Amino acid sequence: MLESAGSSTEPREPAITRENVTAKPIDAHEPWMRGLHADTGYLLYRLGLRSGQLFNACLQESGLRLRHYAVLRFLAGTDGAPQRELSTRLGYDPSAIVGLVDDLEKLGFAERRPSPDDRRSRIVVLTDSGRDFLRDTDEAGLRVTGELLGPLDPAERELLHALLLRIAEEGLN
Amino acid sequence: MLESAGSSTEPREPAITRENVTAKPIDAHEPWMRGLHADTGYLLYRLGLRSGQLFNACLQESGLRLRHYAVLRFLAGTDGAPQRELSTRLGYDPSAIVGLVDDLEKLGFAERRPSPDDRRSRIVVLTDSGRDFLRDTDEAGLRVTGELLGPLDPAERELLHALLLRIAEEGLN
DNA sequence: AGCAATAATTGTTGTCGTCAATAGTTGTTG
DNA sequence: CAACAACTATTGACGACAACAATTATTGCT
Repeated sequence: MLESAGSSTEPREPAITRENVTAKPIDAHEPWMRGLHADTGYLLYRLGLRSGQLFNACLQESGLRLRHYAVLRFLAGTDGAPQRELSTRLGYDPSAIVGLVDDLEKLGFAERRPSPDDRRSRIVVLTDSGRDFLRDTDEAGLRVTGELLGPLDPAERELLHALLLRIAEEGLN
Repeated sequence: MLESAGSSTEPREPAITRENVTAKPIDAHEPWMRGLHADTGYLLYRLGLRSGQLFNACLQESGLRLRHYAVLRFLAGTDGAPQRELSTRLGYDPSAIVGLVDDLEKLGFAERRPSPDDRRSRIVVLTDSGRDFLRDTDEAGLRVTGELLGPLDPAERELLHALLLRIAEEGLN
């Protein structure tokens, strides 16, 4: 577990199990459904929540949470970034980054290195161990995604991914 | 203390203005981007977050948050539901519903009525004022959605909406 | 009548997000 | 070149919130 500075014992499992995340099916013809999901934005919000829950459920056995994962994912594409960049790019508060990197460092997934240019900034790099972890959890991620995208066939999934990506390109964090 | 993630969700008076939510555009060709958004599930999560932020930014001037909105939206389709149903259907803890309905009642958007069948359950109904509010904010919602879905043309938006709806039908709270 | 189950509610606790403050470092400018 | 402004990482404090447990009132069962 990781509890960085908190140095505590039990992180108190968030009780997000597959069972209570996966809820009862929905009939789109019920009136309340029409009311709820009328708007694409709101729909996106709800589904994002659900996706996050599923992801977290997968991650929690490794003691990490989505934010850690986000940092790792980011690092995987940059080979080394100062914390400041993590903050702005991922949209987390600088003080949040500190704890996240602490945790990752404690698990050996990342490490801080002094910047050659600027002595106040510290560059976070992904370790081999971190890269392994990332590859392993990618499978879990795909499993989750498969679960989430259940009713869609491969072509539709591809389409959805493309659409979402287009939206994301337009200013995400 | 374990992190503390940034520029994000929905505290009472968040510094979530349209300005700092809408951030710098993203180039999908940058390597970190490929790392970050490789998975549809994760992508969905990030976009859901963003959508929630935008929604909250719109709602905050009325003193409500996304959860309140979800309750109102649900009520709009049911004309009266016991709090227990709100809890299970929306996926919120029963104790959370209490506060939410308290707020809505205080603003005159909803009210509790005794259930004729069961004296321990209280039925929450949308008031006319609440219905008005809902209609007003719907416009704002559409505006947000439009902003969010910027790069998509109408046909693509329709397509996205349909896809998301299909996913949502498959078990969403 | 007695007892398990349920609805709403309160209280508690741990976690999170935000802001303010600090220390060390850099760049700038008078 | 010395003073000052800006910036990086970090810590600490505070308010808000979500998850759980416990309480009260009511119902259904046997």
